[in-house]
Amino acid sequence: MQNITSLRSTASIGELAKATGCKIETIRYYERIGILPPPPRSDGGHRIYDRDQMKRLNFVCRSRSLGFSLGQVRDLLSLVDGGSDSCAEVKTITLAHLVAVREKIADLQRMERVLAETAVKCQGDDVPGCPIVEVLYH
Amino acid sequence: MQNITSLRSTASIGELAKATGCKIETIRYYERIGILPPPPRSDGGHRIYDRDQMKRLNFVCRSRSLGFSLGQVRDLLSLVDGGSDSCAEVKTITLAHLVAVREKIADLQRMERVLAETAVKCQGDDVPGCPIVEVLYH
DNA sequence: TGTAATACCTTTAGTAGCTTCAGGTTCAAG
DNA sequence: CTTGAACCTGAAGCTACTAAAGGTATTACA
Repeated sequence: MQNITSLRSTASIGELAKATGCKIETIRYYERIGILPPPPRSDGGHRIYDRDQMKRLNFVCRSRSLGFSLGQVRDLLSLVDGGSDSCAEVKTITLAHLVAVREKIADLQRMERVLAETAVKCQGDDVPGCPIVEVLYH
Repeated sequence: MQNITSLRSTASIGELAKATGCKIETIRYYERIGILPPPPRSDGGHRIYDRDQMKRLNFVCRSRSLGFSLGQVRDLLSLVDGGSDSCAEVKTITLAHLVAVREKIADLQRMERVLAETAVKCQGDDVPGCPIVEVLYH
C-alpha cells in the first residue's frame, strides 16, 4: 500500500478513510446524505476519490471535530463552493457555533460541580441512605 | 387546579409533568421503555400517579439533568430498588459518569479554543481566503 | 344537565449522526 | 487461479426524545 499523497492521485475509500481518520461507513453516509458528491467508480463499482474529494472530506471531518452540525457543515460547504465573498457568513456561523459550545461547556460544568460535590459526600460503604441517591431524589 | 402535594395524593399525567418539569410525552416514553412502571388508570383510561411514582420520576429527571444516560438511570434505579447496600455501586456509576463529563468538557474546551482563535483572525470582509475556511481545510 | 374546551389516549413516524448487519461482489497478492 | 481482504448495497438499530394524526375522557361553566 502506497501513500496516496505520493505516487497516485486517486484513492480507494479505505485509503481515504485512513488519510482522513473518517470511517468508511461514515464516508458512504456523507455521500448518501449529499455532503459529499458521488465519486466516479471503477469497472467493478468501487469508489475512486481524487484530491478534491479528499480535501472536501477533510473539511467535513475537521468541521465535525470542531462540533459543527452536519447542517452547518452543509452551509459552510455551500459558502466555500459559492465564491470568495462569503467570509462574513462563515464568521457568523462560526460565532453562533462558538456561543453554543460555550453554553454546552457551562451546562457540563454545572453537572460536573454537582456530581463532584455529591460524590465526595458518599463513603461508598453499606450505610443506608446514600447521599448521591438523596441528591437524585432532591 | 389544586396543588397535588396538598389535598390529593394522586395526580394526572399533566399535573405530574408540571410538578417535575418533565414533558407529558417524555413521561409516557419512560413508561414505554420500562423506566417507569405503568400506573393504574381511571375508568376512562387516564393514568393516575401516586407519590411514589412522582418521587421516581423526580429521580429520573434529576439524574438526566445531571447527564446520566437512561441506561445509567436504569442501573441506578435498580440499585435503589434493590436495597440499601448499594452505595458503593452508586458511587462507582457516579464517578464513571463524572470522568465522562470531564472528558466532554475538555473536548468542548478544545473546540472553543480553536473556534475563538480562528474567529478573531477573520475580518469578516470580502477579502478572499477566509482564515476560518483555511483552518477547516487544515 | 348539556356542551364546549381542555386534557388525555394510542400509534406511527421523524430527528441527528452515525453504526452494524447480512449477504453478496471485486480486487490484489502469491 | 485461488484466496483473503476490501469493497458493495440496503435495511435496521442506536439514544432520547418530539411531533403529528385522529380519537376519547374529563371538567368547567351555563
